[in-house]
Amino acid sequence: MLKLIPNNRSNPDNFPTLRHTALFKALPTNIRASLAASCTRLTILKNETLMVQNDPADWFYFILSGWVKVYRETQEGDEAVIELLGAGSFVGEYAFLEGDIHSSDAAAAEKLSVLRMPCSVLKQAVNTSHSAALAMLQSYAEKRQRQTRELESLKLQDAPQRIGCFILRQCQGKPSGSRHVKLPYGKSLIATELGMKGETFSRALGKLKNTTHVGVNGGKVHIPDIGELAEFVCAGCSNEYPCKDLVELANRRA
Amino acid sequence: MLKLIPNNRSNPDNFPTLRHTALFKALPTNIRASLAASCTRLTILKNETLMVQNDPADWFYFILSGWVKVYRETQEGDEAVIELLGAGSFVGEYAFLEGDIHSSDAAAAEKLSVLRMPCSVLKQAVNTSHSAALAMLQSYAEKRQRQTRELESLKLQDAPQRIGCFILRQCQGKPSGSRHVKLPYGKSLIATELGMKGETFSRALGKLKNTTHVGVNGGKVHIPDIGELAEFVCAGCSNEYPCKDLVELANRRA
DNA sequence: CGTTGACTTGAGTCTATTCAAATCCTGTGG
DNA sequence: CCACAGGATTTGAATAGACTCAAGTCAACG
Repeated sequence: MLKLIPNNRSNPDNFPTLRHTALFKALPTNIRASLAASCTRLTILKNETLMVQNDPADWFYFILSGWVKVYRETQEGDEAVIELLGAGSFVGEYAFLEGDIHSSDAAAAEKLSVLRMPCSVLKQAVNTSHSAALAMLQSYAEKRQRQTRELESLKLQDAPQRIGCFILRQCQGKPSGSRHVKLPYGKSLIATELGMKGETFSRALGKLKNTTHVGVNGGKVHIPDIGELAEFVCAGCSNEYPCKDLVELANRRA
Repeated sequence: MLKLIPNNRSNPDNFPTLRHTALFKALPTNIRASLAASCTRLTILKNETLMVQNDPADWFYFILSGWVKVYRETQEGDEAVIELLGAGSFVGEYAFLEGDIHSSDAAAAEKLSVLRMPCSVLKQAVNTSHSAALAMLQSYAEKRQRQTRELESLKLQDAPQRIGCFILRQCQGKPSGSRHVKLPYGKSLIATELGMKGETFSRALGKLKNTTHVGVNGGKVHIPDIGELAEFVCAGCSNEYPCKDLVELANRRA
């Protein structure tokens, strides 16, 4: 169920990406010590499973590198991707609040490096430390907003708009007003994340290229006019997402 | 923006449904006093607005009776229902964790009776009281699970299955193994909640009736064989939802 | 090279949507 | 108690969007 390559007992303090996490910063020192004693760095191969829906939740993970696919599967093998988590994210950190059971499956979308930590420690942290609870709350809040956006997106946007929206989101936090972004992972994975089949993705992307002046070459995306793309995308979107800000920002920087 | 009929300063302690809420029970006494001083009972007419997306969040609400539609709207007027909340639920209680801004619109789906309370008090409660923060966490956890289920549902189930799933959920908490449930609100509202158009709902319900022996008469639904319905529904579902339990329970009671 | 996996394209099908018209219901006034 | 207006729901026909299955292309890799 979980093949681990090296098995190094690791001190979380040695990993800046973890140390700078809001959740980690909120942990009291005794908990940090617990973590240091029980934290293991793992390498997980592509398609290996991190957690299984409805299994008792013993561990949660911090992603050092790679992408984790959180998903659910029907008896018939259809799968719905719930989210894709990358470096700097936690996986399974909510289980201790949800009946000590994992509420979804999770697997490595590619080779991963993670830190594995016991749920029990986190549970204890949140139960005993107010600041830890607050950090957890903040994390939930962000998660909820993302999920709400995705719900809206599924209900209101068609395939080309959802793809455009995905591309716009990739532009966030880009250093310059650069209109070049790289797709973070494979197209068929993006497709399931956006709730469509690979073929539909391919065709919808074609439509997007024709309609806006977005250019796609393999994984490289060129957006000559962000405003145009945003206009196309946001026709099917409440303005909740910082698209406006994003466009303004990008234009100012350009 | 908010038409209120009577405007009674109210003590939350007078409302058992609120008093028995996990969140309320977790509040320290000084906060309860604050609430008592700032809590107003309101009657809100159908279609009146409770909150507007991106507006500063001053108030949150506790629903005493009626249904609240939480939704988002595109510029073009398309709307996506995010959730429908009934008696015993809070509305807008997360805003203080999400930038003091409402992340969705909310309106009365029918005549409402609510208690209106200031967000600031809740914010203070959670920031100062560990137990309040934990209660809030628990509420977030449940919300997240519901949203995750809905996401899965939209991605994996077709219209008749989503309707069947909705009906199954209505069976929860039913006293006996009774196979009679009433739809909680109008069909077109259920339709948008499930992410489809009213016409589609009507047709899909017809298909459900043909496929599964479920009978529908106005708002009254009769389910002669819950197991059959569950089988039909859960073909497009991970088994996360307590459908199995539900079916077993219903059969044991029958 | 040949193979594998990822992506694209084509043809046909199915599902959900739109727009319009017909019905059914419900609360109201007579 | 009945007729009626207005809203909610159903139905029909035509269309659009997404899906399936199959075949073809492309590129990375051994």
